[in-house]
Amino acid sequence: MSTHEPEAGRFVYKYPHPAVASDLAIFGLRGGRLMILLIRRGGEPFLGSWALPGGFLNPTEDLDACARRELQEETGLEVAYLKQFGIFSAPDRDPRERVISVAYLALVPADRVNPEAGSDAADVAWRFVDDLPPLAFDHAEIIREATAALRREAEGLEILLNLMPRRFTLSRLQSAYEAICGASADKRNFRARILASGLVEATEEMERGSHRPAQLYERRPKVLNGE
Amino acid sequence: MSTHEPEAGRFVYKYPHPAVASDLAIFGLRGGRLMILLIRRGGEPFLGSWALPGGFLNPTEDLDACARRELQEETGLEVAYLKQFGIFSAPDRDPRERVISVAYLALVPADRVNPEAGSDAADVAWRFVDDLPPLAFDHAEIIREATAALRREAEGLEILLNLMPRRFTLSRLQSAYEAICGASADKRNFRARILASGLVEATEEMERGSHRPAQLYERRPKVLNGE
DNA sequence: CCAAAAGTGTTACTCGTACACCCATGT
DNA sequence: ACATGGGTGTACGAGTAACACTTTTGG
Repeated sequence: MSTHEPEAGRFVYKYPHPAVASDLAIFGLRGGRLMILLIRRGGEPFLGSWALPGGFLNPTEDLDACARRELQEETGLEVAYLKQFGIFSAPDRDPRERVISVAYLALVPADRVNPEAGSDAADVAWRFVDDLPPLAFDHAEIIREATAALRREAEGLEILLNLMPRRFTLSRLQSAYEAICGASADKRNFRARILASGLVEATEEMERGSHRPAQLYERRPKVLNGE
Repeated sequence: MSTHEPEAGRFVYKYPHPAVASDLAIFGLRGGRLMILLIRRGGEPFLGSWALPGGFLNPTEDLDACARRELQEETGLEVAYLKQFGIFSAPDRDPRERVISVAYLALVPADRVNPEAGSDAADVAWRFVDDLPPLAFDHAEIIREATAALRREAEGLEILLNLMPRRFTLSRLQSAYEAICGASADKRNFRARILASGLVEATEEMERGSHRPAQLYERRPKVLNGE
């Protein structure tokens, strides 16, 4: 449950201190639907329940580092985006002791959506965001807020690129937008908007299937000034 | 420095726990300039330095409650707006022990800008945001981020109402906008925009001075649906 | 030839912005 | 009378939203 040196030191304080942890809402896409990565808890409380990956803050790292480390340890995923979006501090949200949770939003590109890699946890699985199992602690609430934060950001389009594989069609991008925002968008307007934004550029490659081939695009590297 | 029961209990944990505190960036307006409330520290470290008001989280309250309580204890102010905007968690930001700071943005209406009321701290004072003294800890950084957050929100106008007295002229409101966003706005456009927003309504009252009397407006009570 | 998804332009409307003069009061 | 801020309307451009048909491939 924690990665501190396990030789059970005793840490004494004059006033009560909460434990501080980061929890990760890691989103990805599969089949055009929004998914979130859950782990099955291997210890009490909530043994066997699904929960967000996360863990306690180490003494030498800040919260961003903690989130990155937990991400690595529990899922082995490389994420394209990681940002703190909320804090959950109800005094009794963890029955063991007081735990303040700093919640992070993470996005995984669709071509590296295979978690098992470096997995610490007993069990890791992608679940549809709109069909979740019962969750440990207040993690259902955290996911609601994470989804809302993601939706808010998706309006700006840029964040969606973090859910795309290296090369992608504009249809895939639009489908990501629709999966996240709920609403369906007009194809022509969407394409015009994303092209006008300068965030992507066309490659020479085409994607083929049993339909007309589609232009593949990729994220344009960030430019700092001009052009 | 802390408001916990002072009978020095000993709190023992298996792993190191940080202290958790909330710090408050409390903004107000005076003479059309943006000010922030600072306290002078009455203890080590940084004895005598200016700092943001704030204090440690109690075991039975969540972070919002902690921020509200510290606000009351240290300044006695009633605020019209209080919202968490960031977390500061560098491992060495406090020389005594590790402290995670959850930072809040607070706004005080221009007619209750008198802090001394219920003051806990040795000294409390409003300072211009663009002319600050040296500050304790990483509070200069916290203020930079608070100001940026405030500016971002001020674009939407609504938050500005929290800096206004109960009744105010549109010129005052515009001047607040300009103080926060730096840019100067066109009077006609600003008025059209704020009126179109439906956030305010005209009262029967006028403000008088050595110039043409100005219509006083007040915040329109929130309506939930429709007209 | 059918199914499936790709691709493409124009028009109407809304919103933001630029811009300059007269008005009512206090001194 | 003059100084001080209050108050007002319009025209242009940019960006957003609505709208339907043709194209290319695989099976």
